[in-house]
Amino acid sequence: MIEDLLRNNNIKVTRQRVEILKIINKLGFDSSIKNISNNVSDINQSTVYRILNKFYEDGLVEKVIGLNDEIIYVIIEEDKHFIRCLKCKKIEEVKTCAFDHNIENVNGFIIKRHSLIIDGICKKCQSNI
Amino acid sequence: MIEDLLRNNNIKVTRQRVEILKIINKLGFDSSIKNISNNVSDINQSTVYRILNKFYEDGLVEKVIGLNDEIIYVIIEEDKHFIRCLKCKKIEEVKTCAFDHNIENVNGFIIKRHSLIIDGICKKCQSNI
DNA sequence: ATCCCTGCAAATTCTTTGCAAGTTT
DNA sequence: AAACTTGCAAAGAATTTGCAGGGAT
Repeated sequence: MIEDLLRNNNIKVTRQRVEILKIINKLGFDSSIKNISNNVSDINQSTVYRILNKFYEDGLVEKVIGLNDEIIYVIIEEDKHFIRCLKCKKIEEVKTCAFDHNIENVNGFIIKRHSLIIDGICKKCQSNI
Repeated sequence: MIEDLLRNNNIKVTRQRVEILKIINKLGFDSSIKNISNNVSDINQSTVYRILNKFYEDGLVEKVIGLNDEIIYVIIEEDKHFIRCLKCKKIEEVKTCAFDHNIENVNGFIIKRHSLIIDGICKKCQSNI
C-alpha cells in the first residue's frame, strides 16, 4: 500500500505525495522529473521538486541515470539490479543476483544493500549486427 | 597518457579536452560539473558542457550520482566498483569484486562491463553510533 | 492548535544554441 | 583545405525560494 510506504518513512500522507509515488511506480525506468510532472494532475511544478527531494533525502527513492541519460527516480527496494543495453539504452531488471553474498565487510563497511548495474548488448541489438 | 585516451576514442585532442580529463581524474568522486568548471582555467562554461556531453556520448565517461547527490563524471574503467556510506555519503572504491563472473548471458545480454554500488555504513559512522 | 505542505510568482541557476573566429588532422 | 572546436552573448530550461493560505495529525 502506497500510503504505508509514506507512513513507514515518517512522511505525512498528502494527495500529491501519494500520486507522485504511484506515477513513479507506473513509469518505471521512465520516471524522470519531466515525465513525472507530465503524468500527474494538478500538482504544482515546485511541489513536484520539493516532494522528490524529500523522498530522496528520506531514502524512499534512489536516483539513477536512466533512459535518455536523464536522472530517474526509483523506489528503493532490496537488492534490485539493472541491466542496460549500451546500444539502445534499454534498461531491464535482473532477476538473478550475481552478487557474492559471502563477501562481507567490504572496506570495513556494514553492508546495507547493493545494486548492480550491468552493461551489455541486448538480444535485439545483437541481431542488428 | 591522457591524450591517448582521447585518440583511442577518436576524439580530437585539444587543450580544453585534455585539461578537463585531467581535472576529472584529480577530482575523483567530486567531479560535478560545477567543480570541474571551478578547477579549469580559461575554458568557457559552454565548452565545458559541450565537452562533457561529448565524452559521455562517446562512452569515455560515466555519469554517477555522487557526493552531494549531484551528477559526477567518472572516467570509465573496467569493472570499477563503489561503496557508499549511507550516513556520511562518502564514496570509496572497492578492490574486491563481488560479482559472480560465472553468471553469463543475463537476460540474454552480452555482458560488456558491470558496476556494483554497495551501500552501507562506514567505519567512522559505525563508531558514532 | 500546531506544524507541516502546497500553490503561486519571481528570482536564480543551469544548460543549450547560433555564429564567427580559431584549431586540429 | 576540410572538418571540427571554441568563445561569446543571448535564449531557453530547470530549479529554488518566500510567503500566504490550506491541510494533516
